[in-house]
Amino acid sequence: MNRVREYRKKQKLSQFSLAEKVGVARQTINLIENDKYNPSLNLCISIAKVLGTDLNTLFWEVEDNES
Amino acid sequence: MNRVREYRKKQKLSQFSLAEKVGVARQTINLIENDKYNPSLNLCISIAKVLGTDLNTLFWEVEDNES
DNA sequence: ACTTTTTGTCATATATAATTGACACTTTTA
DNA sequence: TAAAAGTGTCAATTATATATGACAAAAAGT
Repeated sequence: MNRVREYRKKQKLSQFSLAEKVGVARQTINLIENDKYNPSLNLCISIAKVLGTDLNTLFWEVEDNES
Repeated sequence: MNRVREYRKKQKLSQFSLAEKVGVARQTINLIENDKYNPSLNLCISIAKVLGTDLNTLFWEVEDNES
């Protein structure tokens, strides 16, 4: 699970307005938030910049090594 | 410019052996290293894991704000 | 010098990311 | 409570990521 929705809401953006700022279709944002597919790196970077964050924060799953 | 080549060499891997470990064609690694296209997020994550690093290190350009 | 490995690149084919338009349902706001 | 905005999803299309096979040239190893 990525954290796009969480950071989008922090910025008070709708899927539609985020899509506009990023320059993609609204459906693309929706699919990414719901982990329905595999976005391109450039798209991930654009989203991260618009949301004022970075790739690791949005897309890097920290595996917990606690037993 | 990404840092895949740099981290691949740190691990003493050829493009071919990295491609094998990641499970893609060698050409795909070559194209990524030479910034010829836009890989998918899942592929970036696989590469980062095989190279023992993370998304930001390999693919996040730090813009220098020094004047 | 020769051989083997590695890299860059081409051309063609396939899988899938991303677009567009639409509709139903939910949530917010007037 | 009605209108508007936001979300999930479907189907069809287009753009492009990735695969496969191949070849030349450079680099590394013997």
